[in-house]
Amino acid sequence: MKPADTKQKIMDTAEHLFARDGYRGTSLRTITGKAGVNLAAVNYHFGSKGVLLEEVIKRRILPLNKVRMKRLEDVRKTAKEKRVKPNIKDVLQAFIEPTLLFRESSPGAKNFFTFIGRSFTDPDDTVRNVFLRFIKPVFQLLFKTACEALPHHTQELIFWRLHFSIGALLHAIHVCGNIKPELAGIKTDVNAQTLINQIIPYVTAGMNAK
Amino acid sequence: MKPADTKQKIMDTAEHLFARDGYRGTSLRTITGKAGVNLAAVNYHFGSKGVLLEEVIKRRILPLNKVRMKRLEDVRKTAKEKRVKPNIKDVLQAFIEPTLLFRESSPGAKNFFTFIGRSFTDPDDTVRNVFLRFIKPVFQLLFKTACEALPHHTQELIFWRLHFSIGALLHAIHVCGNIKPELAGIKTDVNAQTLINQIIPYVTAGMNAK
DNA sequence: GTCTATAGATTGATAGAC
DNA sequence: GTCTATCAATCTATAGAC
Repeated sequence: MKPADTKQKIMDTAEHLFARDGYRGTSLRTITGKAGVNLAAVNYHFGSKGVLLEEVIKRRILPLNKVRMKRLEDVRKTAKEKRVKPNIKDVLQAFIEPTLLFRESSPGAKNFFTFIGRSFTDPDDTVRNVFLRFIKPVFQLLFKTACEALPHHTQELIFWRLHFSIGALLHAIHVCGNIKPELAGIKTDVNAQTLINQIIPYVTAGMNAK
Repeated sequence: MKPADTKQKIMDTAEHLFARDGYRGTSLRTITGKAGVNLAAVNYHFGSKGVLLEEVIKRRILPLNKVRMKRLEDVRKTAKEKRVKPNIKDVLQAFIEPTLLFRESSPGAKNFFTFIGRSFTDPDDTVRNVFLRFIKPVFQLLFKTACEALPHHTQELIFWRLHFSIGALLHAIHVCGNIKPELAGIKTDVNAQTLINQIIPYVTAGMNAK
């Protein structure tokens, strides 16, 4: 096995186990055992468990953020050219659509999104802070663009409604990855486009309410 | 210290620490140390850490569920008497209002709700299963009543939109208990009634969309 | 780069004196 | 019921042979 393979194998396995059992709930022994590499390999390649976490997150979040930022900038640019305010549905879609499509792009990405579904409420400061650091610039642009789209709403109202929308999205990602049909007695295995079609009208109506 | 006091002190402290550090992130040593009781007291009074968790959850969730079930039944009863279908806003309010008011009823209840905010995505099966077991009957009645209120929507659509609404509520509870103004640059310390006033129009519009 | 071996700390749970 | 003491199992991280 080449060195590069070992590093990738560790990251892929860690991503899967962090999603399934949480960051604290996953030991380096479980990761290296499942990846088929030596226990000491993690500290050799990454230095510590915390750096491994950061690398696992950065690998997925940086390309995703690039797409989301571009989509949001495009919405602003198009509106500016047409001399109209951005449409709130387009704003929400620019954030939500790439997020859910990215999730479907590979099995590893799906694991990563299960992990994201937990990240905001993870009891471990390290986990929350890494995710917050990366989501911050995207949220700020989303907030700014939403304010431009809804100038008749107060900033506080928009702030709360964006958080409601993000909560709906996070919970949907979680329910999606852990289908529990017994909760309502309905089976709902679902692909990204179906979920997009379900959530966009919901959050658009919520943002526009009153 | 009376025996009853010891048991209560352990539960109160465990509730606080489970909310702050998660179930797995909290050791029996930390609980007993902070509670000022002996390490062996947990296993004497509860038998195991898992039973302590169950008791901490039951103490709050049983009375809360009683109120939510009654409110939902009242909405159905009133609608039946008037020979009209239930109003979806009343349905959502019957679920959300007691939840958020209960949170404000005591400092311990507030800790408990921070814990609830994490519960759905807790990596520990024990934690998720205990919460799921108790939320299940309430969700089923909520789902049934929402279907009566929105007969023109498919059950699958209502299922998803209820989950979006629960996601919005859970995320709001979390943001509420962990104000992070730096995320959007806005300070929003908020009481239960303000949050109720913010979330009810949002989820009502979302459920009604299209 | 990979391996074994282990240090050093922490965990849930229990035995037995008082 | 409360205490001390401890077991057996876990954990992250590292030292040093190959």
